Amino acid sequence: MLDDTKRRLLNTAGQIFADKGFEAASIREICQQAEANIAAVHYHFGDKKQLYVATVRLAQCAQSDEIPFPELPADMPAAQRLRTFVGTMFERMLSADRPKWHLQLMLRELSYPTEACEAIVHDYIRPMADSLRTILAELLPGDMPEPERWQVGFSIVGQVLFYYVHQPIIRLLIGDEAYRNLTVDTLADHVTRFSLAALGQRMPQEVAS
Amino acid sequence: MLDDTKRRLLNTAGQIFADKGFEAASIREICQQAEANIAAVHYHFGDKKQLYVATVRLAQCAQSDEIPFPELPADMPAAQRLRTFVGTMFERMLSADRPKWHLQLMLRELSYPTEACEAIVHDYIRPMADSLRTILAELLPGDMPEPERWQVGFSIVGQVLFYYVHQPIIRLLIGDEAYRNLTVDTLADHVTRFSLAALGQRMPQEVAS
Amino acid sequence: MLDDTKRRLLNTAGQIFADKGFEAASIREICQQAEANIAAVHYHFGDKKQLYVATVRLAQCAQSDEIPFPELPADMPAAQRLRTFVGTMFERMLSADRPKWHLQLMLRELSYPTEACEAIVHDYIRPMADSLRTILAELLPGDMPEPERWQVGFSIVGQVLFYYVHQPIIRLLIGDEAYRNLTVDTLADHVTRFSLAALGQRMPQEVAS
Amino acid sequence: MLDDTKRRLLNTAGQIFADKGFEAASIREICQQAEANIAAVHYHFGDKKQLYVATVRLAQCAQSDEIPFPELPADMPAAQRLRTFVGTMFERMLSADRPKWHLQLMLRELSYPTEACEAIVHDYIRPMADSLRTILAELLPGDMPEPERWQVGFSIVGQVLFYYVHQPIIRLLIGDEAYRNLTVDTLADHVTRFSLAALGQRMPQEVAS
DNA sequence: AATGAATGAGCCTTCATTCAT
DNA sequence: GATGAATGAAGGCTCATTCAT
Repeated sequence: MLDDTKRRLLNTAGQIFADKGFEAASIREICQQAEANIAAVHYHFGDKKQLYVATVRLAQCAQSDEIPFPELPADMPAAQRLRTFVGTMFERMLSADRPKWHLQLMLRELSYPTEACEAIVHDYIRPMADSLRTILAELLPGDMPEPERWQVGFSIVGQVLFYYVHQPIIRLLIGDEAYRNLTVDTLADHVTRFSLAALGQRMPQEVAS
Repeated sequence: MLDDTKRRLLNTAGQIFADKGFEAASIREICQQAEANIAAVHYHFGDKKQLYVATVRLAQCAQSDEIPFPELPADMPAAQRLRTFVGTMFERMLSADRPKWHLQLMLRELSYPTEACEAIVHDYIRPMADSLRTILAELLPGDMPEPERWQVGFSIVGQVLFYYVHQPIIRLLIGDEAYRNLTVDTLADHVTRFSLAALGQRMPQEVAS
Repeated sequence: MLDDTKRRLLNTAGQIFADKGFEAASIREICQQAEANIAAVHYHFGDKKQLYVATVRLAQCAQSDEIPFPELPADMPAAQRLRTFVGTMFERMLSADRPKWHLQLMLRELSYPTEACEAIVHDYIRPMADSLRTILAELLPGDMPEPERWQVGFSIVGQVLFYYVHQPIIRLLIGDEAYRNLTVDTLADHVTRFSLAALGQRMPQEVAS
Repeated sequence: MLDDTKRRLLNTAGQIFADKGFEAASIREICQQAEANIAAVHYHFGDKKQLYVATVRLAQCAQSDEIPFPELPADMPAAQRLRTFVGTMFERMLSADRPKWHLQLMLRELSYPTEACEAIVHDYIRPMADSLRTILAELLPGDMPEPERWQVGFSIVGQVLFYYVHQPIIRLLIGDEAYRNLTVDTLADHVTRFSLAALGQRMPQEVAS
């Protein structure tokens, strides 16, 4: 019962924060849509800011829980692990059957960071980065200096995120119909193939769906 | 004299809008910082929204004017033209000797578009896209279907924009010192080499500065 | 305690609205005079307009409650009932021992109607009109057509209202001293006698107080 | 040319003032509708208030000029002169073929007087009152005291004004169709006949239209 | 534990007005 | 003689927050 209000508040707030940003969202609107009292936010969270941080934390947890990063067994070829990695990212970003605000809110935080950003980087981004770097360790020459290794990682992740962050542009550029044809697999295949080729590797045949 | 207020207002507003977004920016703050009267905004622009649109338009024009896209002569090898293209993008993004808010505001608009977005895409993005696609036409097999050509373009642009949009993450991941070492040329070289390799091309030696 | 603010707000607002009209009255002034917070108006009433409507409604209720129309028994001579009717109207208009803004506001609304007008006509004017028409039914020939019956009613009511609506002119025309001599009874007697004479009736002697 | 702006300003302002009242009317709106500069009002009239006074004065003059009070020859029977007097009042009030704001503004001023009111009473009302009192002098017993003479006058004028001031109520009470049937002549006949009867006089046959 | 009442600061906007040209 | 630019005060309203219960 009691938790219910709090959870409803969190979900509604998350959605609205993700949609409009921190400043443009209003506690009134959140409470109204969550069918909670105006004072409930301050009672449960103390503050608008603290409510915001809570939603970010929730988004972060849910994001990790619902589409957990698949185990990438060490004996799987690196190329295939990269494909899985990229595919999971797209899955998280574009899969429509979950509340979209989780990732939306996190990416907003990553572009225009508040104090909640560091936690995300530490708990969510850093593990992903490590995972990617482990994969790349097998694909890159051993003597490549650190900064360049990072840049290769950024080149891969940058390709993926572009499809999320700049959805509006893409839609306007290629048209709505073409946009709808972009499936998770198509995109994951493209990015993986592109990146592997850049690293002098071939796309593993059996993965290409 | 007279135009001065309007221009001061535009520049200050642009800066603040770029920094905080439309909602979080307040007319009061803008006017105060621009040393203008509160009513001046409504006199010159009619509206907070219209002021915002005006700043976006200004950003867009200034952006194009100050670092114009270099002529890319048809007889220049495509690989080199790509390097120039990527270099110009990084230049526009990271060069410190101009007001930073121009691009900042445009990219904010592109991530969280309002009505001003379409104009940007039409006047600014579309020409860049055309330019890139012309270059790619020489680097890609002639029978590659349209959607894939777009994806290659997105893969290149995505790499570049990542360094701007997700600056905060990069800083947190690699540390401030390493971040400072990332120069325009380093990055442009990397992205170009990565992309050319992905397309089965070599980096033109004489271009790497 | 709690209701107190709302009531204080209503009374103060009513007074000021009656005095200056809707547009010229300012929420700030109302709140200041009612010793309430500016936001209280929007909390309790939602809107300046809605506050206005609420005051009109209050005026209307209070007006009817405090000086209720006297029972006019069917066996009382029509002439005497007319005298009572006219007397009550004057009483309501000129009696000084109640908040004057009730009628003032209603008449303002009736001269320059907003959306609140219809309610007044329905709940306040119409019953009075019916009452008067019942009286006239006995004083007028049975075959007099409807429009003319209305006009007779308007002739009576018009005489009464003139003393309220055009107080300023009357004062200027006859002087302040003569104005002060106009009592409720004097006026009611005159209007009743004038109207009865117009209808070929005599003033009932025993009524003239 | 020059006068043109001033005149346009006066007419537009008069219309708007009459419609909304002094406070609710805005200089901006007036200037815009009069196609004049915002500063024109202050240039030509100095002040919003002074502009208002000017419109009132204009209304007053125009009102007298356009439907001048007919000469009431001393040898015309008093009853007929009364009919003419009442008819002229109705004419001025209801005749549709002239700018309606003249009377509208004056009556607004008379109900809710500002400083412009006294002038109206002095220049416009007082002569009318004198005219009416001259007529009544012949119809009333010579020994009737002053206050009562005034009251008879008010009874007549009150009947007439009721149809103007409380148009909205009348419309709501008797319906739009019945309202449209109320012509100047019908009303003037009724009021005159009613009042004459009240004074023990007959309606002059040849006047009843 | 939870909420309706109340607060004051701030929002964007519009006002009548003045100034410099 | 006439006007576009600029001003400060005030407008209605919404904000996040706190209080008293």
